[in-house]
Amino acid sequence: MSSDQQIPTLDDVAKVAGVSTATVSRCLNTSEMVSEKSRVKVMQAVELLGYTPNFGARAMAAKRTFTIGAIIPTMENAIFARGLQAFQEALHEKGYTLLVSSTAYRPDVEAEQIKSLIARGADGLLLIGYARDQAIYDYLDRRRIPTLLAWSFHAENAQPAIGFDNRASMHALATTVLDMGHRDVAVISGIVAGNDRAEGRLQGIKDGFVTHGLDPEQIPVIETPYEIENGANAFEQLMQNPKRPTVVMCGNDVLAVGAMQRAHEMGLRVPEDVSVTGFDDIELARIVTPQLTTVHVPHREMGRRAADALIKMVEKEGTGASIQLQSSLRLRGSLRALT
Amino acid sequence: MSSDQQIPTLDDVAKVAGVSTATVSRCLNTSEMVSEKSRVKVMQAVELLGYTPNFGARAMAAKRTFTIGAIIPTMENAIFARGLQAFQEALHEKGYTLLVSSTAYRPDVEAEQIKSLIARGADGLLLIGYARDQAIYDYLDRRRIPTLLAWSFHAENAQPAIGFDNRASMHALATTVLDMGHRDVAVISGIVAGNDRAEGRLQGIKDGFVTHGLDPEQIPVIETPYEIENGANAFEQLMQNPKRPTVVMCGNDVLAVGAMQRAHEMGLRVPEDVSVTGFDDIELARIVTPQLTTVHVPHREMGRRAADALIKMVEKEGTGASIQLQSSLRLRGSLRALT
DNA sequence: TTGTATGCGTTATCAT
DNA sequence: ATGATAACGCATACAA
Repeated sequence: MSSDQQIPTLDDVAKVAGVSTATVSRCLNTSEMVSEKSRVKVMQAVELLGYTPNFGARAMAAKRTFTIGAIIPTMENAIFARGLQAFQEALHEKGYTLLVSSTAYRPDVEAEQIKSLIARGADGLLLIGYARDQAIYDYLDRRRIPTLLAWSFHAENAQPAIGFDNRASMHALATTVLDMGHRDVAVISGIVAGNDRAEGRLQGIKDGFVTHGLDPEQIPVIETPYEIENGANAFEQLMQNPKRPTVVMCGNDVLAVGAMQRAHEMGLRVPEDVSVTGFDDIELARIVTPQLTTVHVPHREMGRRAADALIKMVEKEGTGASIQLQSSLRLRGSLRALT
Repeated sequence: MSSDQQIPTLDDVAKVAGVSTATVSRCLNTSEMVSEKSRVKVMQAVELLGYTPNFGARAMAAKRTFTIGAIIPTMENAIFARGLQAFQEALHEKGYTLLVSSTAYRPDVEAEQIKSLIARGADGLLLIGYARDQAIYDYLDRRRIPTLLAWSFHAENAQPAIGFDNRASMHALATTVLDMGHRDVAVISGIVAGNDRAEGRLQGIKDGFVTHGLDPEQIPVIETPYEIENGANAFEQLMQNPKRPTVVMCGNDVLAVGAMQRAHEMGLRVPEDVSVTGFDDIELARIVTPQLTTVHVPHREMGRRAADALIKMVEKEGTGASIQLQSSLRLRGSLRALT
């Protein structure tokens, strides 16, 4: 019983199978170019030794990894979870592996993660939104790394993207809210700087005011990171306002749930005393009581189609068209019309 | 303007800096062994070229990657999110990168992921729970991959692990429930096969019955995967029972929230008509109305200490002690005493 | 402190 | 169909 077992390599397999390393390699990659006889011998040797190809070596030699990298702002809440899940499933079906990392909404971390994923040999990248330094786009361009942006869509931008129009979506919701008679609207927004989704959503609300001939400058807005607790605190602060809002529109569902929670703690009833709206339609939106009025985003479709689009970009160069998806309103119990 | 930019390598940096590749390499790794002068030249060249070391090549040459792999059953719900987040933060502080993949609770997928992470050069592995084929442990042993198990702890098992006693924790909760006068207890459990946490939790409830001199065999139990919708369906099914339960104990918070949701839809009040309990104390537990009675698990502490322990195992061989953590009850509105 | 040379485990080219 | 062998990009032992 030697205790000095080594990790088996292609060489080991070749020796055991009695063929050359080239044959073993072919057997594992392009098995149709190998005789039945050799294939059997090789497979037996692979099985016997428990051989697994060294990824780094393979990447270096083949200059392909069948790995796609995705960088999202956060894994902590469920905003990106469903879409990413669909993305990964679709990639897996086509033989690709997904590597995910998160940035905590920090641009410098994102830049670092991009380099790291490229160093790891990612064949393509999925990033969230448009807003980032031009230097990053240049870097990706120089290295010819196919990159697809997701969760956002602007026709005027050149980068290939798949997503929806955050601004127009929120505009639609704001219009509904105003049509219901609300005038005292307060907003809990995500941090707008460096986040075109958050910015678009906030703008969408202002658009609604303009459409209704109201002054968007008078809307009380609190910007805060996407966390339940932050939504709660922002809500409490907004309710101190002498002109108490009749509705609090939130930049996403997480903030909205925080707002509802604090309302409950403050003894305020939703929607009788104050209405609340969200954005994203994550699972949470239907768990809270009352259920949350929000903007539904086709996360799974987005993830699935992002995978298809990105693989196409990786496999045939020159491709890379943008895809616009449609969002839709989900009117639920947390929003009521003013009588 | 040549459009044929290449990815810069160590060689390129060396040429631009006017030194050898060895000096560049040293400068990037053990910079204290390089003269001030060379260092400056090298760093300028690195900056100029936008050089990033090729990960695969580095791994192959150094036989170290400073990468830790973690394989969890699912990313879809928040069960593992917080602990993993703490794990990754602690790793990052010590210069390690975390690679995560999930298995959808399928053992064959886990085996595949383990191989994949090792092929990618993971220096160490974090796995969830004990229950897996002995062949996998042998495989890890042969390859000398330091492996730490988490989310579970059994003193009698030899593998290094960090976690808590699922069975004893649930036993404590069951005792509380029975002390409150409940006798008609129904259970919604996770799938027990191949999941020692789910199994321990279910056993813990039975232990509570035994302790109280009751027959554990008469408990209605439904096993179902951890998803909200499944919890809801199981709840509905359990309530069909002629001897309607006064409390539904769930294997985790996700199932419990599903149960509460369906109760609401069925017009049943929690806890007046039926009590509900969970396990894990994820964020969700305090979002639902009423708040969920559950078992609190020190996720963040577990993640942080798992990182420390695993790094120690990677850096000094021969280490690898197990760590037991304590859970605690969180009694909230979803459970009430029977009058 | 620095440079030279070797090896890491694969794939791919080129013969055979 | 198969086998040598040359890359791939980096770290390191050894020499200087």
